[in-house]
Amino acid sequence: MSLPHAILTALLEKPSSGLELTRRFDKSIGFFWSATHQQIYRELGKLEQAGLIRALPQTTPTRGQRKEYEVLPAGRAELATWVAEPAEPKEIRDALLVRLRAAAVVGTDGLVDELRRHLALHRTRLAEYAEIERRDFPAERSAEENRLHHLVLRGGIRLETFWIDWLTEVLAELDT
Amino acid sequence: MSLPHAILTALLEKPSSGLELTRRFDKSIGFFWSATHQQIYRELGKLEQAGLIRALPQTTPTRGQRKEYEVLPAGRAELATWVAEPAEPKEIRDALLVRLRAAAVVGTDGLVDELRRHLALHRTRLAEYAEIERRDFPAERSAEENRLHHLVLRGGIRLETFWIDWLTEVLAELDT
DNA sequence: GCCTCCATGTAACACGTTACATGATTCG
DNA sequence: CGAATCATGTAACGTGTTACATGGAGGC
Repeated sequence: MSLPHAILTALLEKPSSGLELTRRFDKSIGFFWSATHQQIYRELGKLEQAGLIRALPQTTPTRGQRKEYEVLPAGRAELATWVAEPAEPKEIRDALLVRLRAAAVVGTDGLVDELRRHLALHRTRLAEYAEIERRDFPAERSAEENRLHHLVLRGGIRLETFWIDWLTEVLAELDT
Repeated sequence: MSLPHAILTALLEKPSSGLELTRRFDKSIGFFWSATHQQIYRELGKLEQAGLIRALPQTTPTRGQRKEYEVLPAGRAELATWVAEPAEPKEIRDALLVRLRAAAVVGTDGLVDELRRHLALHRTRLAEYAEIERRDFPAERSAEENRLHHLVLRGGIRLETFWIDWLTEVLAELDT
């Protein structure tokens, strides 16, 4: 149940319409929980139904018209509850690891190129994160909110670093 | 489309019934692509329909009776194709990162305990992997198949290490 | 006979993905 | 006016999750 809570978070940061949310997702929260506009509209509908958000009155409600939402107190409370709620870390679920297992049975033909391609993609992504870090979190200490945002970004950086290290290890071993 | 291919891999390693597959998933491939028995039965049905696997003739087909499957040549070919197929690495999608972003807005109440709990879980999981590594991959070099299995396990180890490192960083920073 | 376990399966739902439809606005 | 773009939405499908149903085999 992360998507509705990701949306609540984004709406608390700034009330928005569905399409705006989609755009903002693409360059911030979406790095860690992506969503298409269809998913977002669907969830906005449910959240409104549930009384956690509401459409701002001044925005016209007809089709094709912007409809801006804001979070209601019940929504903020729900989000605060969710943040502290125990939840098991989800299992690893990655196609590349499965593919390597499969290659152990049917052979590694064509796999090395694919691994190299992934390695390049992860390096690019890591460079993007590093750029964001340099731009948004330059100096020593900052406000509480910024520190948390920085830690999330650090998570992304460490995760991409993991992929790069592992893929490098695999490629080195397969070359032997 | 990883589940059918994970099943093909497991069946190539050893023809099995649905429940056997479920059990084997729980302690090998399932570390990287978990599946419940319902998913597995559903996929076995589709794979049989598609002519990629077949039920072994000697196993009785009535309800409540074991039904053992083996991979047909078409299935092996499909798996070999899939291994080399280009596929984008899936986006990061992790609730804990989202929760940290949410905490930046609604506060970190109760979050630290949850982070500590996750840290402990990842340490346990890492210890399990380390144990498997010690048991199954002790010596110098081994057969091609074993090397690949070892690399997959190394991936799991590195990934758990990533979580431990990042959670440690977050907890240190939140304590400040 | 009854209970438990093994084994296969059905049903319903939640979530994510893809393709497409429709209305409003802007700009040439 | 026509085309492109902004914005919201419908529909259909694939995959994953949860709860439950059915049948066979072995032990008390």
